[in-house]
Amino acid sequence: MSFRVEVFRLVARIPRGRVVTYGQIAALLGRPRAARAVGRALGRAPGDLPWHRVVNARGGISRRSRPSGMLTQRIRLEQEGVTLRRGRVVLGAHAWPGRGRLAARGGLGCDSH
DNA sequence: TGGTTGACGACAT
DNA sequence: CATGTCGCCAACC
Repeated sequence: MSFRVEVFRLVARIPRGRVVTYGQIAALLGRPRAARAVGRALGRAPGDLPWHRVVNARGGISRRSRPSGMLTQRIRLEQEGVTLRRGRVVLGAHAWPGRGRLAARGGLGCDSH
């Protein structure tokens, strides 16, 4: 199984309203330092893959050769109920797997400035 | 075989 | 916080 396909299979499992970082995907696949390769793979992802649920380590939407997709990604995320603060996904509230909703309630003081 | 290319990430400035 | 640098990696040529 090529690395690319493994990435596709994993991304396909990300629940609606949740996001995962390139680095997490790489780590989950047993290659903690292949985050960059993950991004490269997503650039060739099938149209039905929920690629918009993948963001960078800071919760931001990474730049790409064709900027068009960036807007699409932001819109799709918002439509799923993913909250963005100053252009970034609040990872503490939507990161997957684990502790998304819990943090979203404010229990972990993510946005309690 | 060896070099290039990105939807990355950790750090230093 | 906003850049710039550098290391890393799979896929392609």
